[in-house]
Amino acid sequence: MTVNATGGRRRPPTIHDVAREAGVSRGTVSRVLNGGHYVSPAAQEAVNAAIRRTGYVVNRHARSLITGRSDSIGFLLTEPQERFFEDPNFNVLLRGCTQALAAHDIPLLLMLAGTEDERRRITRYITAGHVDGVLLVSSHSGDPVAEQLREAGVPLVACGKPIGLASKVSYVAADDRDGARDMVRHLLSLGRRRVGTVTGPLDTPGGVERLAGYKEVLAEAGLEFDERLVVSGDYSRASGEAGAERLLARAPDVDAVFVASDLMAQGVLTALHRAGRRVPQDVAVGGFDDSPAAVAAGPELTTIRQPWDRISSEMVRVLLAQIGGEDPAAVILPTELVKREST
Amino acid sequence: MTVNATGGRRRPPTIHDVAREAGVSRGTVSRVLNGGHYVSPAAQEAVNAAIRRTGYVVNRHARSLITGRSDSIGFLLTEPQERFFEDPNFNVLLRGCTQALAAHDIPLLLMLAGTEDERRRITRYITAGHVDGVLLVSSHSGDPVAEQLREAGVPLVACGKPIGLASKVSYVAADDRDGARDMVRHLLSLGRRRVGTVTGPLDTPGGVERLAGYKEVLAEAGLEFDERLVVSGDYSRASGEAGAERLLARAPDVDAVFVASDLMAQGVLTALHRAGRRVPQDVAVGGFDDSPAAVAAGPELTTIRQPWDRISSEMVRVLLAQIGGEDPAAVILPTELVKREST
DNA sequence: TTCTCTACTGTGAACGCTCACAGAAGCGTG
DNA sequence: CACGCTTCTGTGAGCGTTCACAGTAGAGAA
Repeated sequence: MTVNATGGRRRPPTIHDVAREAGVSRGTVSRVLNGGHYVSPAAQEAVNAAIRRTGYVVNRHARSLITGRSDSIGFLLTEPQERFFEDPNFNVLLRGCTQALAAHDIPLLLMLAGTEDERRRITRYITAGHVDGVLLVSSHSGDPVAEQLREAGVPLVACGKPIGLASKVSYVAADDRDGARDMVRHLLSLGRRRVGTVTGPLDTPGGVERLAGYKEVLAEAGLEFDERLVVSGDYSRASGEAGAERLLARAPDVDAVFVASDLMAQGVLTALHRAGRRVPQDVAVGGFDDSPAAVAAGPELTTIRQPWDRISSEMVRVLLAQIGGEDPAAVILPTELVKREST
Repeated sequence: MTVNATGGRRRPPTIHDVAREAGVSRGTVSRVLNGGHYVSPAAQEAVNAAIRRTGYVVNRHARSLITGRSDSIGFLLTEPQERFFEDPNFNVLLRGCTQALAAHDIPLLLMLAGTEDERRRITRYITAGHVDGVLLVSSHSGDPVAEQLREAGVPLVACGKPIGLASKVSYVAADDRDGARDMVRHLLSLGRRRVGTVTGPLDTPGGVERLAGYKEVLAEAGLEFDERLVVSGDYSRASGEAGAERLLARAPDVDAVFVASDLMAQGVLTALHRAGRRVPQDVAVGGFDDSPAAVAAGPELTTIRQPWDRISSEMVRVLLAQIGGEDPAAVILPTELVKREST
């Protein structure tokens, strides 16, 4: 009682204290703590009451020591960090994963590994078994971290298809190609025939797949592929602006643009505005992501909504399943066309 | 060797294995691990070699079980989450803290507690001793979490001055009042005399202090305080836009606005543009934060730079000191005026 | 009755580490 | 030579939990 004198905390109650308080053995308390199988209703109730009275909370370190599990999950971001700051999707994803895990009472360890040095340290930390699994967010493919973790046998779920090792690593992704098809079909349905595109980086699955969808629909509509209508960006607003300028210079008759991200689409709007083109009258613009940027812009963006809430919850579900011993799995989720003012 | 058959990991080496490999006892290995005091150079070297050979990594659960420390730190965000997404400062702060802690090899647990329910769960989790200390980010004052954690004796450092319990809780903050003074003096030095302000929420230290600095400089310049020139926002872009409209309605002769955040300043620029006022010719606009938003806007914003890199490293320093037994401390860091196009 | 089966409970023995303590070795000092 | 001091090393004990196992009691079947 007086141990608290120096402002330190009182020694927290242990499973022993609870057992004594409830008049049962450690084992019974432990069984109650872990699901309550093979425990009589009377004991169950006595233990629960004792837990309430003592304010007992299980010591996770002791538990982890013996189970070998840490009961925590890592959220690993191997992007260069500017991207993280600029892209609102990461935030949505992070929040979704935190919430999905909170439902299982599992804390999320955020790990930022932007530099090579940090990546090494964190890989070591993870492979040492300090998290049970990893949610990996890294849109670039040539990422060695995924491969290293896979080799070390760490349960892993990637966000987006990891180009190199899609068959070996679990992932959850939106159906980029189908989303792109929807958008381009929509633009064609408005009567546009000179549809350009600003792609994402072509070493990312999103960049590749969305471009593929674009090409497919043009072919399907019998339109000839014109490479002057294709420019690439890096998902940043600035690259969208630059891309649109290049597009206008190379194909001045462009009457619609499918932009592979909303952020880039904002840049495209800026460039079109400066060039005196009206949106959507002269040029229709379609984005991708349905990020907050989509409605912040001048004319609100028609865009493709990625189901980020479902992506995050699916990532967590697949990861927990994998930790539980199931095989890696791939989950592809449908996208949705959101029509607004820019088309 | 063949334990690996099912894809599981080989049993990782323990301190025992290292001891055997190095030809010393557990105790000696442990001493090397914890600073190497009272260890002969020969033993030191033998142990280090054995660690390299075996790939040994200390089992933190076992260590924590006995030391009572968890060797990890929580980054607790009690904001409603939209704020987190909208405000780039949080990202900078988060990154800075992660890096500062990485230097000590301490992982950061990100905890989002937007709802009352989540706050309860996380408070319980923290007070159960699963982190050694907490970096608290919550600009609103009436936050019960800080008080609860303080009472539980959890080392705690707040970002920004916690209004209610500044004397009891460590905090690190930029000198908001002085920054506001600098900005308003700058506006006056340009010859402006009808200087309005869009404040932050007045239940946040930033909101209060920046307004106080504004008032001080007006008084110091012998200008009468005109409450029509003062409107409040909530740091969001939308509230800046609305604030500027109210300001223009109530005081059409306004010739400068000190806006308590860059994000709100963006809204102010939008509203001024719509009202046909030129920036800076008709109305000079000063922001606060030097966030990416400052340079993204039409005319680049003159703003007050908060030293976020130093704020995060100081927060970590103060927290680690407090965990080490030192008393709570307050750190106030200077701000810097950044002149750009909007003034 | 006796035997088996199920439902439940208690008891060591770990898990991998740190800590306190005891002891050894080396060295200078009285 | 005995003594103390410092530096170094090994050894049990124990942190709080889970797990495997042994054991008890009661119900139903032979």
